[in-house]
Amino acid sequence: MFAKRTTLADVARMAGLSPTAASLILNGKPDTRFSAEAHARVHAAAAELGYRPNIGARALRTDRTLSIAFISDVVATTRFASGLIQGALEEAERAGHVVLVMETRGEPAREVEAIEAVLDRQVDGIIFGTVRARELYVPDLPEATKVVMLNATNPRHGVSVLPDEEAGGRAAVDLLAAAGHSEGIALIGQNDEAERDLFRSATVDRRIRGLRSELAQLGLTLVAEESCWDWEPHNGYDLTAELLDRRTDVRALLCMNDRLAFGAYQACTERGLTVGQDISIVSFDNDELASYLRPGLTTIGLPHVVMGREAVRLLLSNAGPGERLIPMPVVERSSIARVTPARSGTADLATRRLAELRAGTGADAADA
Amino acid sequence: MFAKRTTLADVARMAGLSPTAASLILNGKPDTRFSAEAHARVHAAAAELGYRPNIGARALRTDRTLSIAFISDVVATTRFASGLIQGALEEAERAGHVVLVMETRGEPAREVEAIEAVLDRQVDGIIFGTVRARELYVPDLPEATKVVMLNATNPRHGVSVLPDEEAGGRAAVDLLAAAGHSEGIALIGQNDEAERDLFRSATVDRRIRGLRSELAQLGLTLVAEESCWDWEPHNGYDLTAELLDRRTDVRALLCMNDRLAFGAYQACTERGLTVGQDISIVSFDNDELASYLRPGLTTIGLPHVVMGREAVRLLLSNAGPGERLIPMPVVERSSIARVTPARSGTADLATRRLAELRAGTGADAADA
DNA sequence: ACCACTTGGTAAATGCATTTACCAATGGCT
DNA sequence: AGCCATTGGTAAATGCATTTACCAAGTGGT
Repeated sequence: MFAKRTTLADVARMAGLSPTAASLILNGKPDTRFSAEAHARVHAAAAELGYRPNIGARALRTDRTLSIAFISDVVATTRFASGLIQGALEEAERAGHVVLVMETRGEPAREVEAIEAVLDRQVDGIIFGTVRARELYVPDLPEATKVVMLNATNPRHGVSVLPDEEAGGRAAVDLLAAAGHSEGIALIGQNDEAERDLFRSATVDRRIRGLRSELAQLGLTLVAEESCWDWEPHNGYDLTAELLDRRTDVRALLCMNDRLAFGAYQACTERGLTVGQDISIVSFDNDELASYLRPGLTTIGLPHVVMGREAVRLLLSNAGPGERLIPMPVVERSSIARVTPARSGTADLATRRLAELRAGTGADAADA
Repeated sequence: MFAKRTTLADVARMAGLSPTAASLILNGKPDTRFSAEAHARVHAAAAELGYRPNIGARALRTDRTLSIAFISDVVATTRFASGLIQGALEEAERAGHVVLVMETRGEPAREVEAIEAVLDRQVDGIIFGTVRARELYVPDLPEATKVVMLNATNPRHGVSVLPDEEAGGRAAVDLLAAAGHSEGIALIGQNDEAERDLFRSATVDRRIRGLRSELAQLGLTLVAEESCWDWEPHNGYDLTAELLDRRTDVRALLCMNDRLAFGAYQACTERGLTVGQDISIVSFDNDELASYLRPGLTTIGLPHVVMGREAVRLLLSNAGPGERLIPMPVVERSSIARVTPARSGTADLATRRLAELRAGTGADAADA
């Protein structure tokens, strides 16, 4: 279409002014006294020629590229990573920034390479993301580099964005208790005894803490805790099948994630139990899966998109260090049965606490 | 850690040579007669100082940024988009390039903005991707811009990468026929009569063409074709439930995607039919879902990752125009029942044709 | 002794936008 | 008339790497 990009010099020439004038005017610098005439001529010329500044050239002087890097261990495996990226993309767009995405597959060598590659391109900041929230190793960086940890923490880089798992854990329990469950609640995927020295992830620890403390607050106990390392559907199936065959008093399942819940559904169905009627299930993540199940799975969602947005916002606003906890939306579908409570006081209390959690955090609107 | 990046001038100074010498030597220019001494000193200095060229500055003269853009309608909704991105990232990494990811949400205005944003940053090329393969509108571009269409086509930009849906459609039919099915095969999700004037997507059309032509080749016919616009689990459930209640001779379901198949599983199970025994199901996509189901779903996979890789390879190799068809892997799990064939000749033929498809394309290894 | 190469380099221009330092002309004031 | 401020600009330096044009010293041949 057109042979070469127009440069600032072209605009200046057409406007009959110096490049200095053109630059100053187009960038709207204050305290620079050019005539209204000059302003008009420069803007007209720029529009006429379709002038767009060469960002690389500009960066040479300003050290700002309007580009940020998103370095993640994994981008495609789960919808979680994509959600983080999507949120980051949205917010970056709003701020006129562009996002350079890198995948490290968790390999430290690859991480070093990724960092160098983006530093070579003078990015304005780096977001380090992980799928399994954890303390992430980050190599030395020039100290001026702005960094935000997304779903991760790092002692040297204090700004991090995490889901509010503690509140999420509480909400899951409240959901069950508010529906009248006070007995026969089992945990699928975790057992403190068995996993004493096992580090899963920083956020899962908080999820469990919230969950247990809420059980304690409400005076409830678990009838079983089934532990497994991987949280895949077949694990959920095996654990649930075994549990249901072993005892008959199970009325509600707290699953550590939706994939486990998916397996649990299958085990229940096979045993003639209808989820949402004969047995309740609540879990975490709000995977795509959760909406496919019948009845729909009630779950505490991971607010990926909001987290991604928030990370970019923090990065570009030079926020001070600290953890930003993003509320987890409670997504109610139909997997929780309403039962007549053994102790209705508990159910009422749970209902109140749940309402507080939701109001306090605006959790429902959080991941639109 | 360190105050400022080292520049080429720093390296030159430390080596006691001119920046010219340093540049020429570090870039390994041929026919430039510097002493072995000089080479050694420059390399030593560069290593000592940890010199890395400023890519933006370099681009000013070379017009190459070692960056490419990936502009897609959607990035997070499906694993499909993430797979494309992952493949692109992998191949770009190998080539020392970095990927700038943009999402347009299918809005033309946003697409124009995205293109301008990446052009402002002098990318070496652009990949336009879509989730629903279709002819994609692309605004005018400077004619030197290199473009590859990924899962999309465009009359002005001839290079495109698509899944080989025609072969995929054939394979699905062969799979069923080879297992002995020759009667009672139903199609879930599509009906030519009902959808005569409906454009779904370029690739789905090919999928159906392959499927029908293979049925014809083998002398098979369908007992039913159930149409619906969305291919979500609940559609699969409704269609299958209604079909099974209507007729009792259905033995195999060809589902247009895995989500439909997921719904179909539920309908079958509810009716006491065990998938992989009483009824066979085969579908398309190889969603995460497919491996979660019990029994595992046999499906013709979408080779996202390979497609993403291929797109970058084509972009960077200045390939001539044309469609690159990427083989779809046939992923055999356990949803197809082996039945004694009514006509064993047909089953043998299907087996041979399937083997040819797989051998000819290397489809199995295609999406590792 | 002189010319023609070869060897081993360097100075300076270039790409593009930003920014600092400076300048000419005009008007106002005393 | 002389001086200062203001108005409305511009020239040139800058950031960094690449690249073209050029040069000085040495070598070999005659």
